[in-house]
Parts: sequence; structure tokens; C-alpha cells
Amino acid sequence: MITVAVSTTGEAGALEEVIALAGAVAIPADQTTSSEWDAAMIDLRSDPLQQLRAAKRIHEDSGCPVLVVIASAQTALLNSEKWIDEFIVDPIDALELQARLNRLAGPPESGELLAYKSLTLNLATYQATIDGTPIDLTYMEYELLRYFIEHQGRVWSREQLLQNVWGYDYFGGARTVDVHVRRLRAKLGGERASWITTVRSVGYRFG
Amino acid sequence: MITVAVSTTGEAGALEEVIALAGAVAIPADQTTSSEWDAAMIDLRSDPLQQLRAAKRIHEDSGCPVLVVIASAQTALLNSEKWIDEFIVDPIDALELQARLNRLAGPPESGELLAYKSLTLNLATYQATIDGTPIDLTYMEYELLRYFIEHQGRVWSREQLLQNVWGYDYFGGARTVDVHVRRLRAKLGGERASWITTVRSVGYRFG
DNA sequence: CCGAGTGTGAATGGCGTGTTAACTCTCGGC
DNA sequence: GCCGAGAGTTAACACGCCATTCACACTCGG
Repeated sequence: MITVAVSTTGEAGALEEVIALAGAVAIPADQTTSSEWDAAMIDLRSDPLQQLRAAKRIHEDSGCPVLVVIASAQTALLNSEKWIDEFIVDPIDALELQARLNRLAGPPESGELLAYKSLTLNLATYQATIDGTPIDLTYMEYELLRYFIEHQGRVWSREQLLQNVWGYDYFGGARTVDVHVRRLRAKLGGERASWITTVRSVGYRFG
Repeated sequence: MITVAVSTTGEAGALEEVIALAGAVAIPADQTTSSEWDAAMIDLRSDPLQQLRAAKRIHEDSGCPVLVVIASAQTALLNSEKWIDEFIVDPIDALELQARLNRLAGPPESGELLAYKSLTLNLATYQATIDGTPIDLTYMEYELLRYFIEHQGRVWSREQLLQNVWGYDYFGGARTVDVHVRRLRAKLGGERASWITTVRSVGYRFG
């Protein structure tokens, strides 16, 4: 639940109502300390000069993200006020407000992650962590592990793995897969080595 | 003047018109290379699944900021797609679009700074400083470093860097990137050289 | 013509990768 | 219960790729 400090010189009730519709909690900015907010929402539609000053004070004092409400005609104001983190244009759509507040003050979540139990692969940075501590995998180890996680819960033959992870037609070494599985198990360490199960005379299974 | 790559499955004319009203230039996304855009604008109002995929490809290949057009009812989609840089809700207000595009991809304001740890790039003067002491970078070094800082935290292949920083289609020399990374590391000096990590057989990552 | 900036080609070295071979384990048959 | 075949694991090694680095050629202003 996001808590928003509100400052308006207009009708406070209407603004609070739309905030409630957006699934957030509104608190008058002058009644609480900044430590209780996730964001501040300043209405610039009436008395913009004074409100802008108030917004800037809040931004500089608390450092919390600031969203301003403006009329369409006021957009020019944003060019000179780059410190404003976000804005929404009158009339306020509750769903849009919800989305903007969420992006502004919601929990930071990177969508590029692939996880299995305590293991996390960051697909954007090519990094892997176990319980938050990074482990360094080579390119092939990473790719193999990725394939396992993405296709967990079923057995893959060595030929299939060569085909789908290495990507070339199988010529010769099926032992190649074994060795990479071994290295992967070693780097996963102890307990977690058994995440990769060998299915005798068939292949390997993850998870 | 901001140039925007546009992708829509709806009526292209209407979208281009409002972009023109917002003082920007629209180019069909499939007709040019990413080095010519400042941002990409993807219409998710019709055929959102396919369009979303197109948007993601553009974002991952070029790293350029992506603005999506959605209907109010589609806002939930934004929660799971955190990589989307900006959005605007239908019906599109030209002034609001102008403001959002400007914040997303507008020209650097004079005196605007881009910083990473002790490193600061002055985008207006093309100067770089470490802990306040200036270091002189050549044009390409500066551009590469800028790209790295602006798109930190993910791996970029040599081809992507050539495409997005140098801006021409990859012919031959991938060594070019290596050498520039080397020179950049040297000028960053000691500790900071490791800000640029090489991800073997993938590319480079900053931060 | 010089010098800085930039791209290319070649030499170097490290390390990732695949292979070979020895060892261990499992399972059936006798 | 021993033994042997088949299958997986482990260790060691050699090749080759890939990043780094150096040296040089080219280009463009001054």
C-alpha cells in the first residue's frame, strides 16, 4: 500500500477520493513527517506558484518522489522544472494515477530475473547469485543452467541438451554434457548439486 | 527536435498527427535503424501482445527509451513490464505527449550532469571529471562512456555497441570496440577500470 | 605536413571448452 | 555374494577461441 502526502489549494476531498480509488492512502502534507510517505502529490492546478514552492521544499527536504497534478496547458512548466519526478494531467484517471504512483514509489522489481529457490539468474547482466552472493559461471555453464531452470521438471537427454543448449548437431562427445553438468554441480555446491538429477540411461533433470 | 520511431497496428495517420502536434517527428519503426531515433513509441491499444514483443525487442536491441500508448484499462500491464520507460493513456493529449517525450528523450539542458559514483559527465560541455578533477576523453571515448552510464547494469554485445554508439551497420571490426574499451579503462584508471566488466563471449557490462 | 583521433591487423596469453581415459557406481545374471 | 557389463562421475590435459595489447595506417583539421 502506497502512502501519499497531498498538498492542494483546491478542493481536497476530490483529490483524496481519486487517490483512494487508485488504491493509495492520502495524508495532508502539513500534518505528518516525511518519513511516513512513499511519495508526495502536489496539485498545481490552482495557485501553481505557491504550490510549486511547496513541492520543491518537500522534494529537497525529504528527497521523496514528487508527482504533480497539472492542467494540460501547464505542461510547459515541466521543461524548466526537471526535478519533478512525475506528473499527471487533469482530469485524473484513477487507473493511470495508480500506475504512475506504483512506478514512482512501488517496490523496485527487475523483471529480468530468472529464479529457482535461492538461485537467481540476472538475464540482463549475465550474473548468477545464490542467497544473494554472486557465483561466477562461465558462458556455457550459465546457458546450461538457464536452460535447466527454464525447462525444469522433466528429463532431457544428452542429445537434446547438445541440440538445444549448444545448438549444433550432435557429433561425437556426449560426455561433453556430463562434464558440464559436473562443473555446474560443483559451483552450485553441496546441497544444491542434487538439483540436477541424473536419470540413468536417459539423461538429466533439473528440479 | 525529437525523432520518434512509431509502431502501431491501428491507424498510423492519427498517431503521426498527434506526434506532429507534439512537435516531434515520427518515423515508422521498421524503416530505419535505431541510431536515428531518440525514442520509440509503441501503440498497445490494439494487438497488445504482438506490439509488446516488438517494443521489447527495440528496447533490448537499442536500449533507447520506450513510450507505450495504452487504454486506461490496460494499466495493470505496466506492473509486470517494468522495463517500459514511459506511458501515455488514450485519448492522447498532444501537450502531455510533448512533455513526456521531452522528459524522456529531450536534449540535455545546459549544465545537466550525468554521474556514476565519482565520475561526472557534463553533457553540455562534453567534459568528464573524476572526483572533480577533469580527465580528457576523445569524442568516441566520451560517447561510449556516456552510453555505458546511461545504459548501465546490462550486458551489451560488440555488435550492439557498434550499432548504438557508432551507429553504423557492423562490418568487420569488432576489435574496434575492444580497443576503445581498453583506452577508456586506461583513462578511468586503476580501480575504476573494473567498472567496465567483460562478459566473456557475450560482450561488456558497465556497473 | 603534422598531430590527434580513430579503425584495423597481427601477436600474445589466458582460460573456457571438449576430449580422453581412469575410476566408481548400479544393476542383473550366474 | 561375486562378477562383469553398462553407465555416470571425476580428473587431467590439450586445443582453440576470445580478450587484450601493441603497432601501424588512415583521416581530417589546423
